[in-house]
Amino acid sequence: MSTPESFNERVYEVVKRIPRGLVATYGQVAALAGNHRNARFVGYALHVNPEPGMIPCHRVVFRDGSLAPGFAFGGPEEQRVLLEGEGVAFTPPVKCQKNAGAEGWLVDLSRCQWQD
DNA sequence: AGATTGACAGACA
DNA sequence: CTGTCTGCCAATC
Repeated sequence: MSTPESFNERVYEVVKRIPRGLVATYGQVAALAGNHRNARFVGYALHVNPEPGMIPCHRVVFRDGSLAPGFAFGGPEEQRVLLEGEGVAFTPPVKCQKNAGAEGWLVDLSRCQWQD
């Protein structure tokens, strides 16, 4: 009710609701915003980022737990520091991890994935 | 004003 | 198991 706002605004609301120390995936945010298919729209919403500093895009990660390489505010390395500073559990760069979004550093979704 | 892209994710072959 | 394709909405060219 009284929320005819586009998914875009919906995404901002969800992302801003992510508690400190936890992270959410694009799919989860998109799911809370309406449909998990909007995952690509979630990234777009954060891309416009009409309210910088207000939307913790660093708390939004891929389904694999990796981040957006090159699109983070200052680099995936900075993101790891921020999340780690918030108390988010990270997995060390495993050699067998071909998923090296943030230099092999993946967020431990098993522990820190945000759940409403 | 129309076509294409876009920080993804899931389903299918 | 890997690779490819589609689906969704809005913004941009």
